[in-house]
Amino acid sequence: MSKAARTRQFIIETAAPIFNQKGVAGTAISDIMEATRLAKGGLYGNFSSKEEIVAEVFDYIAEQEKQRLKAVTGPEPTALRKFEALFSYYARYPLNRDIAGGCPMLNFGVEADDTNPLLKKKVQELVQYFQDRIRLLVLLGKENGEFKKDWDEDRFAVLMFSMLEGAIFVTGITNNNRQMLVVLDFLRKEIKRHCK
Amino acid sequence: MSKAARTRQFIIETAAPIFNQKGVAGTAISDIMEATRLAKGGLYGNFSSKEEIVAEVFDYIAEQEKQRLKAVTGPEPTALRKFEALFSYYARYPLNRDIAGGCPMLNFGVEADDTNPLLKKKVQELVQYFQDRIRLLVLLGKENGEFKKDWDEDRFAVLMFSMLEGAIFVTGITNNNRQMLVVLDFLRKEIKRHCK
DNA sequence: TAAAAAATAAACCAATCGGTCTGAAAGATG
DNA sequence: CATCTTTCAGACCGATTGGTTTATTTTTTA
Repeated sequence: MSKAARTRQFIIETAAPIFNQKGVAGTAISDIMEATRLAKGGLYGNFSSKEEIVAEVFDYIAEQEKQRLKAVTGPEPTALRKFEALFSYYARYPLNRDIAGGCPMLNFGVEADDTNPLLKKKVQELVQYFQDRIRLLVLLGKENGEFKKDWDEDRFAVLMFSMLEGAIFVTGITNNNRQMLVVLDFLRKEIKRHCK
Repeated sequence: MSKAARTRQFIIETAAPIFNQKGVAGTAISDIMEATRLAKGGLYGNFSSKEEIVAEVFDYIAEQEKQRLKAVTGPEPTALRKFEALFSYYARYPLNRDIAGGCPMLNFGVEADDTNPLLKKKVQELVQYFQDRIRLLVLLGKENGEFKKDWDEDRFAVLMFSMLEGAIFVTGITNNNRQMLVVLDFLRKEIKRHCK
């Protein structure tokens, strides 16, 4: 890996929490300069524009999110255990996050909604990825006999995702996770209703 | 009402959809000047800072939201009918909104989360107001015999609010309301489970 | 209707913005 | 280690930013 490639990655990783907390419009190039201790030449020598930094930062964050999801659910032997691992993870959200600033789908998605079509599409793809993971967990459980065969995995994925994002939003606004715990409890019961 | 008061209100109402769509950091004073066709003197003669405009705009939006909620549920004779009116409203979200840009709680809340404590508090209060309205609907239905006495109105308010915000988020990102309809259907069923 | 008061336009300010370009410093090569 | 190449620093650019002040216009008052 060349020096430039290492610097490029360092910039992306350093900028990620800043963009996630302050937003794209609220983060200036000078903020990145400060955090990285690089001058403009260093930033623009690696990226052609602020917009390119944002896109690369989001890709990096998205990959982190995916790896995190895998790490949380992967080792568990059953679908039910995987769900439970996921709920344990969300019970401590956002304190246990790798990248500060809460949920990047919410942060980047809400900001990009009316202003940045490219970024909006990236967020959409990450949302889709998450919903697919939920759906696959239900399918896994149906296949190995944990869940009833008539459980609608599409609907559950939509519901669970909506509930979690809504609860993440309220958690951020209120600075406490009480409502997240209510939502997680409800999800546990909902899953139980579909267990054999 | 004085000329200045009329201008002040005009500025607030004109700026509301702009801030709701582009965000606070993404909206410049020059954007407001353009939309209102006023010069800076007109803006700063009425407000001491951009921040004051934002706060007043959010207060205005919050009041609109409250009035809308009242208008949607008010005329209905039963709690069940009130819920159904609300669901019909959300089924067409955000096409039927008075102020463009989607849900202001999401938009302003996500942006203010790490950056603007005063605005964050205002969002929190609006969230609280909405959850209280949901809670009161459940209570109303329990009082007049529509719903079972053991239905936990606190939990339902949390769940319903989270689901709606999550679904609003996904609706915005995907530009379609399919998932909102799934969520609404689920909420209808959930309410039915608690009907006498 | 004229004069006073209020409201807004426009000029001004310093700072910051994203981006460009030249040159110095650092890294890579043999 | 000297030389060449790459990488980044820092000066520069025009535009824009939020805010201030003076000038002009509009509204209000009697």
